[in-house]
Amino acid sequence: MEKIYTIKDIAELAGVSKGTVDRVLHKRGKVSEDALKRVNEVLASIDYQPNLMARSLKKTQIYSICVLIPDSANDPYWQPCIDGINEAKKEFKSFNVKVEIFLFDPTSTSSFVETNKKVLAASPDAVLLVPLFHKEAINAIEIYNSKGIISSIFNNQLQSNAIKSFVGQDLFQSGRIAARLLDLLLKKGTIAIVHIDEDYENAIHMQEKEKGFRDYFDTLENGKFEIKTFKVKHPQFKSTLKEFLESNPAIEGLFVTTSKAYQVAKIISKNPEKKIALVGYDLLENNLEYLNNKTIDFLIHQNPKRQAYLGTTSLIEHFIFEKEIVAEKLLPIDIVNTENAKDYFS
Amino acid sequence: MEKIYTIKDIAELAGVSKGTVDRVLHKRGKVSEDALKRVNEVLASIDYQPNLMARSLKKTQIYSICVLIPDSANDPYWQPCIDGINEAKKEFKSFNVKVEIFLFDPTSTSSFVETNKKVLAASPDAVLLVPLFHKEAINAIEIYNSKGIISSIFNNQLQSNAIKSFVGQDLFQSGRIAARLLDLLLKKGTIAIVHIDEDYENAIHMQEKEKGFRDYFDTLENGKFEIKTFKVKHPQFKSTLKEFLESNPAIEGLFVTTSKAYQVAKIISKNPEKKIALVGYDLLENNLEYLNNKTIDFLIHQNPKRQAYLGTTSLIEHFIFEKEIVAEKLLPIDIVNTENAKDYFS
DNA sequence: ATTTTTATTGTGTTCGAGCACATTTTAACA
DNA sequence: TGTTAAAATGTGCTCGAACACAATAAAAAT
Repeated sequence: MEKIYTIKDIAELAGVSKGTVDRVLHKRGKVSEDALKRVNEVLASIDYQPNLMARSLKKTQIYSICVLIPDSANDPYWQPCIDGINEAKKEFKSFNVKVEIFLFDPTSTSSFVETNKKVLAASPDAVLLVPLFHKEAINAIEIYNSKGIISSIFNNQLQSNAIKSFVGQDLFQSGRIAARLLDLLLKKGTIAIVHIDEDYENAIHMQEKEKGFRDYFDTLENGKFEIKTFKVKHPQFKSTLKEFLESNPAIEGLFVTTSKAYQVAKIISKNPEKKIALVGYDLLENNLEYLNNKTIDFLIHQNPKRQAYLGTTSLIEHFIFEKEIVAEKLLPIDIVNTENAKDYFS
Repeated sequence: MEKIYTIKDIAELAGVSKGTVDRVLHKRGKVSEDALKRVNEVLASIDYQPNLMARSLKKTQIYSICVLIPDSANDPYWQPCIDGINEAKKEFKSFNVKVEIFLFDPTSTSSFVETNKKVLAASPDAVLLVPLFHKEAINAIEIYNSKGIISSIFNNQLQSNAIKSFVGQDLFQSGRIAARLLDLLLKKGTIAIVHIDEDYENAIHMQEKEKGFRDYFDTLENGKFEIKTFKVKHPQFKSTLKEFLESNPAIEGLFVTTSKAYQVAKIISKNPEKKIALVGYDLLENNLEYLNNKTIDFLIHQNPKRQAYLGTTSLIEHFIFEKEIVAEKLLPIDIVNTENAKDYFS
């Protein structure tokens, strides 16, 4: 075990006082050339690691982080995020950080805007948010940036150089994973990509997933598969999907790009003599039900809990430990079947 | 933000000195009933969280943890463990912990015993080990226990109440996952469980995987599958497996219970006109090669890196933060195909 | 040469918990 | 009641970094 040096040690080695060492370390000036040189020589010859305990004990400043996420009352997908954030809070509760959660209605742009106003009024040191609404999110982030507030995002990617960090998944790759699964399940046939319930033009994630999915089959180049796309919004959902399936009897596999696979499962499970392969997203209770009765073959886990956890801890550790914030953290894309589903709830 | 109380605050609230509060908190006795009651009342009315910075700053004791793992020169499976341990070391480098890695030869019982002796001579506060050799591991752990050294294990389960913690996977469930994958791939047919290269009687993990695998098909109760078992040790491996496959032409799927699926892949890839479904374990380079050329359909990831990381951090955090060590931590069992394999290297 | 200004360097206190030691209070005994 | 022992309580220092402030040295101005 190599020796752990303190400021006092360095001071003695350099023949100066600890005050001078401190000034050198923090580049506060007021140090003679001679002393500067001597201290730097010592610093170069040893590996000085400041004692973070002592530092954070002395610093009484409390850092404030605000997290903006959709209210899980509107969509159960978001509940795990709260758990992840609370886990991060718990882990760092004895440090000088305050993490506050702000919920907004994911179906309402104005709710998102209003919540951002509230956050701004709290004037935090950093904001972590789910940028569901593209234009409004960019706008909010630029305001934060102008006030010196750090912005990180998760779940949805967004291009803006005012953003410090993104935590999420590679959605293109995620589409390829679904494609590979259906390739293995079916070997050949017709497959439909099903986009449910969200504004397709605004939802880049669905587009990316589709691109990845098609990319897999394009590079396969064996012509054994035919890929179709089907878009639908909720109200007319049931009847239109039925129609679509009836008019395309060749379809043997479905890839649902949102967390609404259970709605598709509900329909196709009514016709059990014709098993259609089904791959979807997210471990919602509804989805798990159909996974367990084998109507859904695979679910892809986007790990919202871990996304939120990592987004939060990377900000906390930036303030507490002066860790650098990584610009992009892509999480593994977990493949879930009946047997390993429960593993992902811990 | 609720107030953060210090010992001084509590002392003032209870009308005693901080020394008395300290004695109450640490149950050191020498406190009058009256004072004890007053302090406890204050403690009950507030949520006191000791400042861990201050605590660990004061405590100059350096805790020592030794980790015993197989040398990756003998088996590349173990390399990620070193990475995981080093990650833990890095994360906690500014705390008062010393983590030392001891390697042993996984093919040699005496190497394991000798390494344990070395560890014992280092008289650490805790030991984390991979209990490859059942009897010898139990023996070593009991000696550690008698000296007040905490023992945790990972990768292999072991029954002993001298063990504080196990990090690993549910191997039975892991077998079920493989079964479910082959069920989806094949729908029906004959499948063989292949045990390669290890002493079957001693290797509980292979037995557990087989049990889980068979359990899945037993509860399926549709009689669409026939399950066979094939055991082989390395030297005669190639010829005997060929023979086995030739004499069982009905076999359409293979489940390899160790990390040696690439050896099977090598053989069956020579007969490309008959695709045999293949599921194995672990993201070794050799395996990934055959996963990418689609000879292997799925690999199950045992996440050795994370096992080692969590085993190490749980001990570190026990000493630093007085966190309780959870007796059993089961990691998710990750399903890996061509498309998400690289995700699991971060 | 002496005072003033400025640059440089050193000292001492703080953060909160932990623990050794000093001091005070209470109990026990002669 | 006085003396001693035992129990209870309080005080003060330490850990390492940060920073305010005091002290010293060097340079500039008178």
